[in-house]
Amino acid sequence: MSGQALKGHLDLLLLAVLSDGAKHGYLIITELRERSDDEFDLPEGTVYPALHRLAKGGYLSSEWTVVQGRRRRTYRLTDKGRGALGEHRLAWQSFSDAIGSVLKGVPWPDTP
Amino acid sequence: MSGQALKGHLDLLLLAVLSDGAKHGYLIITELRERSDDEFDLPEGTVYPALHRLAKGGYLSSEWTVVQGRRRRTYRLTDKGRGALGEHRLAWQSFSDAIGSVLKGVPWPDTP
DNA sequence: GGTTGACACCTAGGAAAACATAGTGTAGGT
DNA sequence: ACCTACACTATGTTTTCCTAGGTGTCAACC
Repeated sequence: MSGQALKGHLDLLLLAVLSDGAKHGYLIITELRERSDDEFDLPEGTVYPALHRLAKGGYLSSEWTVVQGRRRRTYRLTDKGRGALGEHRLAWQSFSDAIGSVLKGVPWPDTP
Repeated sequence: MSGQALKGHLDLLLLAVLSDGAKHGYLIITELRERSDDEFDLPEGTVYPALHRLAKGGYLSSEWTVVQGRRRRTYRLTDKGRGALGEHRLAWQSFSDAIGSVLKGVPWPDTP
């Protein structure tokens, strides 16, 4: 799964993971990996800039905390972010359905 | 659906549309639009370069024809292209399922 | 006491894809 | 004469994701 695997749907994933409570970046990465059954094992260089971008856009709020000597930046969905999550999700459904429509009728190698 | 929505899945779509026979670029565009129920209304500047890229990579073969005074470049899946179609399709399924897994448990605004 | 590994963050830069834009030319209708 | 649909090409821009580094804490092990 190398190469750019996400292709524009990263925001959806990040917003989705944050929908059930505030989390810090590193935790977001591990949770994304677990919830996707290792399909999304994202490098930090992908996730951190994306979080910054979302925060800058007003979709997330962030605050610093220190837990056992380690500083963490904790992100939380804003109202705008929650709205965007819904929109992204609808867009994903349309997109996904459309791919399904195009793929429909394309035969698999073996199946008769 | 503005912004770049396709992001890496364009190849899958093009290969899929070509799976039932050779077609020229313009027809591919219209067929993609119809088969996706207007979801994928791709500009020429997106499709043509992608076709060239796929042809250059050996996934498609192309030949010029002239139909009623208009020259057409007709594309056809190669064996490599057909193989790639299968791979892209599997990758899409994994990807799509993984998104579904992450999205699972994220509540919709209204539904209880 | 030093090293390793998990934790936790950051940024600069590059590659590539998708798109915007503009151009070339034919055919057919009004 | 003009416009629309057809059909392809070339060039530039933007955005996104990733690579590849760097900083620092803590716990465990040797």
